[in-house]
Order: sequence, then structure tokens, then C-alpha cells
Amino acid sequence: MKNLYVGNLPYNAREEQVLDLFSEFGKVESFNLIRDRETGRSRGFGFVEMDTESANKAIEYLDGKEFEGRRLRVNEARSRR
DNA sequence: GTTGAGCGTT
Repeated sequence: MKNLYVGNLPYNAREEQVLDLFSEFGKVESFNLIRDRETGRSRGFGFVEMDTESANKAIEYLDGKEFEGRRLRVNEARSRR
């Protein structure tokens, strides 16, 4: 399994929409769209868990991809600590 | 508008 950081998402993007993108490369085990803790507003990034093989393909194919007019940033997530 | 939330380390 690999944990992926997905950045540069439009603030109005729905998580289902992002899920669909990644589902193309394999089963998405979990997805977290990160929002501002106070306001609940999207922070424009999220985290996706997939098996390593699928994750690698997703990074390769989706990093830098145009999504709703923005270039996605996809890479292995940093430690959250 | 670029790396989670809460935590006796998930």
C-alpha cells in the first residue's frame, strides 16, 4: 500500500470526482479530502491510499495532469508526523 | 490558494 498526496485540487472539486480519477488505476482503499478545520472549506488537497502498484501508475499518469483547469500534484505523501 | 487531526506516536 502507498499513501498519496493529491494537491492543487480546485476548492470546488468533489471527492467522488477525485476518486474516479484514481479508480482508473486500481482500487482506492481510502480517500481523504482535507478541509479547513474551522470553516469546513476545502484546502485543495487530499490523500489517497492504494496498493503500491496502482499508486505508482496513478502518480506517473496523474501528476501534472490538467484537472478542472489546474495541474494536479500527485506524489507519495509525507509523514503526517 | 501545496502534505491530514489529534495525539501516551495509528
